[in-house]
Amino acid sequence: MKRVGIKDVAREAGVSASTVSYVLNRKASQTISAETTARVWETVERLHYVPNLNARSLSSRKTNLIGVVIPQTEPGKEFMFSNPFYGELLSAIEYRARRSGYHLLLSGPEPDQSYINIARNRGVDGIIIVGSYPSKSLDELHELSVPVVLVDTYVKDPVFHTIGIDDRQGGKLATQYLLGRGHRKIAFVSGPITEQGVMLKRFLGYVDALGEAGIPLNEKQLYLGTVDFESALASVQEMEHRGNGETAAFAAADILGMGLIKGLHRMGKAVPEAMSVVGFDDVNLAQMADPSLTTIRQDIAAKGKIAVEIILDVQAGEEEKQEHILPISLVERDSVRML
Amino acid sequence: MKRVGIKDVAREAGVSASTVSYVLNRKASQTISAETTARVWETVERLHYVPNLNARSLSSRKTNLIGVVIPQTEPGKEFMFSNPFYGELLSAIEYRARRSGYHLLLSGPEPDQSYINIARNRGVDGIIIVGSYPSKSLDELHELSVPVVLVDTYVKDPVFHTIGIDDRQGGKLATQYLLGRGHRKIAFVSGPITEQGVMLKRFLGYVDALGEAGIPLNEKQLYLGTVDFESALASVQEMEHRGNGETAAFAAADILGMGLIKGLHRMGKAVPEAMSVVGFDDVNLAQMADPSLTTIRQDIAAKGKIAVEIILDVQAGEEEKQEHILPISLVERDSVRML
DNA sequence: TTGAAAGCGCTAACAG
DNA sequence: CTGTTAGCGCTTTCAA
Repeated sequence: MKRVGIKDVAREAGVSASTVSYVLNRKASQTISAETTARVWETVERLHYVPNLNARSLSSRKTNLIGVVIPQTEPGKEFMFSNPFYGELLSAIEYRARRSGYHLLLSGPEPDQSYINIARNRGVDGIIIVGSYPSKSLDELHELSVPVVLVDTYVKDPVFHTIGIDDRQGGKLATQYLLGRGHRKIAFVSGPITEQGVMLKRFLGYVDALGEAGIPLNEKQLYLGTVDFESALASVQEMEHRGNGETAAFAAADILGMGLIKGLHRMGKAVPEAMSVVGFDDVNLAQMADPSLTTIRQDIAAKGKIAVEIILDVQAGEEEKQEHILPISLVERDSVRML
Repeated sequence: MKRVGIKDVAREAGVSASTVSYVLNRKASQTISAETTARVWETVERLHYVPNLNARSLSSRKTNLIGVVIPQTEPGKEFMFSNPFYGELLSAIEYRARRSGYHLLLSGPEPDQSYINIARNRGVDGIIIVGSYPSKSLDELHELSVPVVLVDTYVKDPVFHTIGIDDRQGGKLATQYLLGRGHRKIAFVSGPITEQGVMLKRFLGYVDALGEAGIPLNEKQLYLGTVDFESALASVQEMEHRGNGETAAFAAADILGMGLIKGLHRMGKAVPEAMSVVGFDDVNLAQMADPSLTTIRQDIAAKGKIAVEIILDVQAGEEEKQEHILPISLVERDSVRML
């Protein structure tokens, strides 16, 4: 029952603790005789020795831990995954990390005590931050000496690594597609637009497309809520209320697109007959919708994978700051009709 | 840039390191003068001291870390959340844990090296295991001295805590509901049925209801795949192929129900007109479906919350093994029609 | 090629 | 009420 430690192994194998440590960590600089090595390994196996990573990190200052911060849709809301995008991203991160012997320390952002502490506290080897946050809290991360990877945010920073997509182009693509199908009154449905967030860019893409088509931006056609299903449901009510007569909507996240479809349906309006909808992200859900959702596809799995790999690169000694812009594309499904 | 440690605080405050430690951890047994306490706190703030939790756990043998193991739908598949149920559960766990100062160590099950190691390695204070696993790998956990909470599995064990629902009753409820609506040929669509898993119980509930209604179980009406959307899509094909003429289906997970709806729709068959569907879990998705899914509701958030609280209880000295069976109910929506 | 010894940063008896 | 003294389990110079 008592935990077996490196000393137990050492005693059993008739060597010193440091020798055991050496064979366990096999460095180029240290050489141990084949015979000793074999004997130590044999003992390790026999005793089912598992190193205590806490102790290890204490002395080696390396934890094999990656901190992941996922945003909450709304402050105080307990549900981290109201947008399935995060679940998919987290999966990808976990998978890649595990394959390299890293574990994930998961945390929602703490409202009061900023998440920098989880990093300092636990001494993670890297941090992946998803979404955009007040840049003040990001500033604190500068004091840290671990790599920070920002996913889906537009903060400009000389040291933080970033991964994203061309959200503006995506927004444009989506809107142009609708325009190309003859739609002129196009609603824009999104979560809050913040300075560094992706929603702003997607919105600008929408504006770009409209502008190029010579259509003036109608402020009344903007529906800004939160990024979750219920919010989109409410947007449908609001549309009805405002009575702009939109024939299409660009939902800046698939989950919002889902909400629109459902909300419209409840009012007896079918998609795409009564209104066309284009989403954004291509989460799994998009194919499940009925009608399935035409959307801007991004490679979520790649995002997660690269985030982890950046951290591994830095651990391996790479110095350079990395900036990745992943490709996007429009996938046509059944939620848009030709006007 | 250099990390400030407890000694720095001690020196600055003109006290010893242990005194600092005492004020930081304020135990009932230890008393420190108000004046010293104030001075130490002031110094802590001024120096932005953040304790190193690694070091702390090393000496206190408490990590404030909870290990969470989430199953993968299919071995080798990288996507942990093909079933949104897990995302919702994880959210709830994280939320509850954070509120008590615990962090989550997330891990998919390692195929080779069993997940017991992540526990031993990192010295987590408790482990939450979701889903059912070969009981051999669970056995290893007995060697651990930390509390283990099993969620959604039917292994009988004298020490592991468990949280679940009455899956059999749920299966029966769902099937009876269909029966009550005049359906006689009812398909059962689920993931793999394993000895300790929830699917078996849900299946037995289905069998119970059929039996009580005097309807013989038709093996041809069983569609067993994996618990994900694609699998349900395939089940629809298979139904068509087998030609049993089912008028309803009990999907043992909402995500499967979603797949059925979509698959049927693709064949030009509408739900509930051509076929009725009842799901299980009442994940968020169930309301998003079109038609929205009639399903067996369980309180996912409560499951996660209780899982964490069991661990907290044990930490607080509670000895007793806990077994929780949470209530379920049927929620009527739009995916079933009266025959 | 190996071992002794000095920590990593913190906690926890035990004295005083 | 506070400081001294040992560690927690491991890594890593430095010598041998």
